[in-house]
Amino acid sequence: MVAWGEVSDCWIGKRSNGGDDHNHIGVSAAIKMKKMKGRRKVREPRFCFKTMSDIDVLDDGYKWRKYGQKVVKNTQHPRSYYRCTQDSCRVKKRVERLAEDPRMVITTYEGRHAHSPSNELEESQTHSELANFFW
DNA sequence: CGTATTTGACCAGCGC
DNA sequence: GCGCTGGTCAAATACG
Repeated sequence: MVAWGEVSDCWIGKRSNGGDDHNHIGVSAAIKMKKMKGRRKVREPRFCFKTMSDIDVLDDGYKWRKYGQKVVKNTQHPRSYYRCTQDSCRVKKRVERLAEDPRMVITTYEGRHAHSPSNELEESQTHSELANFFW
């Protein structure tokens, strides 16, 4: 259904190239999260997937609830913040639209799912072997 | 009625 | 020392 296979590129954690615009993004986020709850100081793996989709809400098999929207200075478009509405799934998803490519969105997954992606999407299964390495 | 969604305000670390 | 950005949460609202 969704074009999950259109992943142009993916990287883990923050990039230190120092050439892109979105580099310090999440810097304060990690710190904030640490001090905010006082726990969970562990650095959760951040998976950024650049997906070429017209829709920002890519159903990966989970349900997401928008908990905030903020516009970034480097971006002319607002960023959307989603949270997993699952039972024991506190995974967070960050969706940012590219200014140069409005049809392209960067989906950043933070944290790991507490349950299996028992989705009905068979295509995910195909990528499972690949994604399994990261997930 | 319940849930999801929306907007605004607040807070805190980092930079200058 | 002050300002700025980014992120989260809260409350209110809308829709199913």
